[in-house]
Amino acid sequence: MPMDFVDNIKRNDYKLTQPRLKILRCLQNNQKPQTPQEIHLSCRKQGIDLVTVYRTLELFQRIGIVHREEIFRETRYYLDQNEHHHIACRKCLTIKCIPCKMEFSKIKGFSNIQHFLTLTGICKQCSS
Amino acid sequence: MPMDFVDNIKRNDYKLTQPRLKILRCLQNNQKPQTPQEIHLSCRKQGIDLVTVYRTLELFQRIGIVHREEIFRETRYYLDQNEHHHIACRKCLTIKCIPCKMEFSKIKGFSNIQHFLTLTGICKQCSS
DNA sequence: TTTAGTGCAAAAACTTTGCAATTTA
DNA sequence: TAAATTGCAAAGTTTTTGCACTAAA
Repeated sequence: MPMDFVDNIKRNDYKLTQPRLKILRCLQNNQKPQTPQEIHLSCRKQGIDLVTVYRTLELFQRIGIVHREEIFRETRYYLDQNEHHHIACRKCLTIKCIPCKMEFSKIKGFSNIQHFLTLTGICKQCSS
Repeated sequence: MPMDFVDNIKRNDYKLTQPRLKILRCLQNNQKPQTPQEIHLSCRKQGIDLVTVYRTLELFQRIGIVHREEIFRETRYYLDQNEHHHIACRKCLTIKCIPCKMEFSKIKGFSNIQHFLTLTGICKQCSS
């Protein structure tokens, strides 16, 4: 468990609870964006409720631990340790991580810019 | 009503119905991304049902007439005649259009790439 | 006239809220 | 031990589905 995330939670005066740690671990285990349902599926056997998943993801997003992204009409969350984006195949729906090297610091009239990029395409297997 | 959209509908063998034309007009009247509810509000007095709005937006997206974008947890749709993106202020939630000059043709292993970019920031008024 | 599209009602899916019980610091 | 967090139940939203009726080609 990278100290960064745990630190972030404490620094913001939130408690380091078992559900939060377990959900963090689920996100850690799969860097690709997951739906709340998928995350719940991974930790329900540990007694964690779907409502807690929702509340935790909302918190994590608010304090900057996870990013939220809509891919093919589904809301998905992922940890973003090393800044990256995702590209999803429009045929097989596979999602792949790609590094980010983008800069959006110069949009007139706006400061403090954040960007959320979703890419779709056709992957090699599906195009052959 | 630009011929492009009407043509697109016909070319795909869909019927050019009154509801479709009216919803197209709503999108035309406001280039900024709108929620299905907002669109419905603009055309309900013309007897158009929310369900029809949903079905029409789904169709329009499928044949490439509109784009769909999630901004601050709300799903929004917009016509994209001249390619552009949006930046939303995290304080006042105002949305502004900005032209797009991006290229994503060279991601390894994927072809036919489409990109969906959402930007957020703090607008001039809110930062002063 | 035939088939696609619509409105209405209802269902399904997703997300949020309220509150008593539990856990953290 | 006080305050935050959780699970459960229930409510609220959003989106989809079924079907008889209507409108487009």
